[in-house]
Amino acid sequence: MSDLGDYLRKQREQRRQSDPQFSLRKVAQRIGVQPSYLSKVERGSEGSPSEETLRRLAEDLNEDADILLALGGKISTDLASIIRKRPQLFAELIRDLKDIPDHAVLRIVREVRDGNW
Amino acid sequence: MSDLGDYLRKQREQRRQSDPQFSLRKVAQRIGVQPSYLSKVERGSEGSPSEETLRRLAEDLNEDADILLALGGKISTDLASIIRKRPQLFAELIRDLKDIPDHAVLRIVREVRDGNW
DNA sequence: TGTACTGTGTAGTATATACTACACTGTCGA
DNA sequence: TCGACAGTGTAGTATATACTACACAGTACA
Repeated sequence: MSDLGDYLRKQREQRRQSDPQFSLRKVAQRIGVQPSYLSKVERGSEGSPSEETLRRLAEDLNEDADILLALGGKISTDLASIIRKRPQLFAELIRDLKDIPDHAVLRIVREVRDGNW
Repeated sequence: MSDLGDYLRKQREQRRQSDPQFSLRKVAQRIGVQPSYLSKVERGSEGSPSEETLRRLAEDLNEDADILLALGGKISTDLASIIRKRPQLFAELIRDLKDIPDHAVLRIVREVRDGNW
């Protein structure tokens, strides 16, 4: 029932196949939480961890922090703060992009990056 | 010290000049909070109200909800949920747009809206 | 067969969030 | 001068968030 939990467990188990340092307990210790807590998170019987904890998890599992945060129902505070600085502008843009397919959004990203503005 | 509070008080006082229904107590009653609470919010001696309350305030004061939410340190849940559906894509885009001037972002908005994709 | 792991269950906790309840003081028109 | 407003101060509270602490049972290997 927990997207985040399922995802985390899958990724950890996968890494574990080639490296025993990816047991639940070892990961928990490295990221600084109790094993019982991580266990519950992976099984979805706990709310989402904090942004800080999700970031440490992402780093340890070599995953994208934005994805883990999204699965945990959060948005990176750096993104949030960019949006909050120009709320109307970004609100408009994001709502307009809601149903635009990935490839079209990517084209925008590329053009912005190329500085065609 | 509170951007939100200052802004709210200013807008309310302004409306009040032409309409006595915009006393702090009247507004508080319409949006369903205690006057003492709204008083504290306006003076910044309280954390930000909930999204729901900010939306009711925005409607009552005829203000943009996204702006009030931003001043209150929040982001509309509908925006957040759009972003969470494609976290990497939007993360990339938003970070790239961080230092792009308003007019350039607006050009993107317009092009998206015109369907040039 | 014991000791070194594994994951999990239960209970409790500190801090933050988002308020309420109520009393108090000041102003202003009739 | 009093009744109806105005705004504010103090104290308390329910719920959520993000965990900890510790005990427990199962597996594996030496």
